Amino acid sequence: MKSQEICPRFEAAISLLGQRWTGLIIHQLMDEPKRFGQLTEEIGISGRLLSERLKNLEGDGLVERTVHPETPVRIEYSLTEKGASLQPVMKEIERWSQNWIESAETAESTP
Amino acid sequence: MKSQEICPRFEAAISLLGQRWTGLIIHQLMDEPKRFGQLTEEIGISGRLLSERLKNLEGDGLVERTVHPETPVRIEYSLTEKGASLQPVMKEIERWSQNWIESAETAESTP
DNA sequence: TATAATCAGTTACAAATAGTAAGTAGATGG
DNA sequence: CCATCTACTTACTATTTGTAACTGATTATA
Repeated sequence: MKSQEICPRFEAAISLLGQRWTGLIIHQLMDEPKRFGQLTEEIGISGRLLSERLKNLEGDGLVERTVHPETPVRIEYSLTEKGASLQPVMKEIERWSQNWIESAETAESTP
Repeated sequence: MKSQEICPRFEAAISLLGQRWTGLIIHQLMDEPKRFGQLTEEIGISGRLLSERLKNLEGDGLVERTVHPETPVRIEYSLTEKGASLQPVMKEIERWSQNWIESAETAESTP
């Protein structure tokens, strides 16, 4: 009668991806490095949260921050190997969403 | 200079999976139907939130609720076809976590 | 020399969501 | 009548998110 335990690695992965914005940030960095302002615009996240998430992702070794000392300063965020290796996960989510999410489900404001 | 827009279907999928507990609940229902109490124990989620999440997942058509009028009543939650079709996503997350999450990262309380 | 603009954040505070613990309802069993 | 079981609710607190204004370094414009 023992309860089926969840693999701690899987749990750790889910607690990464199961946090708001994190999946989208990784997805947007999948193809090319991006800048802070670019990410806020594309994702629609506030600076406060993007900053927080990027710090966490850096801490987890998924994202790398590169400073280009031009004028004005240009800072690029890119995926590390660990981050890039999430591509198959992203691709499967994409595939699933194409097959199972209806366009109606994506609508939000039609007053 | 147009900003790369995110596919609304993908966004919808991420907003499902990118919510706390949702991924774990789906994962735990992948192999077999489960009861409310079983899920709370296995996942470590409170009754309040499990109840809320299950309702949302039912509303999204991912989970089905079946009442067995025995005594005491037995209620089982199972994945619909839509929910079950997330298996490849779950498998990829599992694979990634096996390759990239270190056992140290899963530790939490070592005072 | 002011004034404004750009980028990458930070800060302060209100609103929404999550967590905790106790309570409810319906059906038995003693 | 009281206790037990399962599947939830409710009331309340704590944490997380969202919003909007602000900082600081550097340079362009009036």
